[in-house]
Amino acid sequence: MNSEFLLLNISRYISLEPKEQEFFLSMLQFRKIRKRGFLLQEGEICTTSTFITKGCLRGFTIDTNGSEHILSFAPEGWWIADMYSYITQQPGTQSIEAIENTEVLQLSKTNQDTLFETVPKFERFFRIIVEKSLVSHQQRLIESLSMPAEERYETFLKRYPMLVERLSQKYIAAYIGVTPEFFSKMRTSVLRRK
Amino acid sequence: MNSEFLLLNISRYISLEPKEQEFFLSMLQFRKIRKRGFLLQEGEICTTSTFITKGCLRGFTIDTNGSEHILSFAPEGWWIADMYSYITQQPGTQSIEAIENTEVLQLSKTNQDTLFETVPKFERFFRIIVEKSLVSHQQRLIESLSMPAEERYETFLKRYPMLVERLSQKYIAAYIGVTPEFFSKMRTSVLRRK
DNA sequence: CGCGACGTTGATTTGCCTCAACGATTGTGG
DNA sequence: CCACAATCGTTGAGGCAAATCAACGTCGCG
Repeated sequence: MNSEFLLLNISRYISLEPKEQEFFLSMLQFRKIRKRGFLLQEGEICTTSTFITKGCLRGFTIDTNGSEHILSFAPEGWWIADMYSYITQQPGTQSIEAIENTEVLQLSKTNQDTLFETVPKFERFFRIIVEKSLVSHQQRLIESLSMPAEERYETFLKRYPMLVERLSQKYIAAYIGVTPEFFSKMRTSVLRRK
Repeated sequence: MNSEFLLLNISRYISLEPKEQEFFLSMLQFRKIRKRGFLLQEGEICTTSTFITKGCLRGFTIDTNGSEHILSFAPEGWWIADMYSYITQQPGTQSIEAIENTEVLQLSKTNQDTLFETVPKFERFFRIIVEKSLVSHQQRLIESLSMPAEERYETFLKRYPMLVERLSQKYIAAYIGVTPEFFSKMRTSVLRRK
């Protein structure tokens, strides 16, 4: 069941009484998004945090030239939101789109706030989640500043081997920060070498 | 006084009883670092979170070519740590160095853990701090993927106008992700245009 | 005073982008 | 179920932003 998966996930960081679990689940909303469906569009206010139980989403922005840059992939077991918009409740720059048929559980910002008041343990849970996310973004920033594209690609392959098979090349290119054309050339030259 | 500055800072996010304040302060250690002194060296385990009361630090890594990349500047009122190393308690890749004579208050990881148990409100405080840091790192990642160096420089100028005057050019170059030589050329061409 | 860090400038190289053309695959409406 | 369009990946030619390497002036500091 979907909520079981989420509870299992949470239990790695905090332990909940049955009543707390129940209360938590009552704050969530289940939702399906079909491939190419949007969960959030640039310019909207991000009012929910989303936990993925099935499928995969991507969070991305579009720059002034019209190119897309992917901030995160979110497969099963991950959370996603436009953090800037979510915490400030201002219109954001990210869009979130399904790249497969996807099922999610959503926690609205207002429900999160009451959750924090009612079951303060959740402050810890989300602190830990955000810490991990911060570390991975710092890592990626360093890599984008210090590594050539080919190394960033290899790092990506090692870090998310199970994800790679599910992603089209243009998405990987938009994640590591190169054009699809260059990515294609890079890939063939890596393959030829082996 | 140093701790007053920190308490004022904290009061923007959570409110503390006098006893809680006192307890919190008892967990901190005051420390001075002189210019060019290191608070953390690459390969060490980062055991403390550091709040700056005076001066300025920088957190940076050195890549395989020997070039430095600055992850963050930390002037008065900011926190700094090698988050990866701090939360995993594994050796990290960051170094933290004073770029001015600096005074700080340090909270050790173990003290932070007891603080979380004793005054759970601090979970919230640090969650909020980490959230803000995450947002700014996401922002920077997008910028490094989508903007040319000159735009990144202008964004930096607008975002941290008061910091710029205190930093040597090579540090700004290492932050926005270009070589000092290119930064110099870029800067003169920007100036000439005005 | 003299040395080492810093910033500047120029010549050359290179990693990656842009644009354009072309199959192959996917999807969609008739 | 087919036909056509749209999307995707590939390849090539040419261009540009930024790196590299080297030389030089300046300044702060031991």
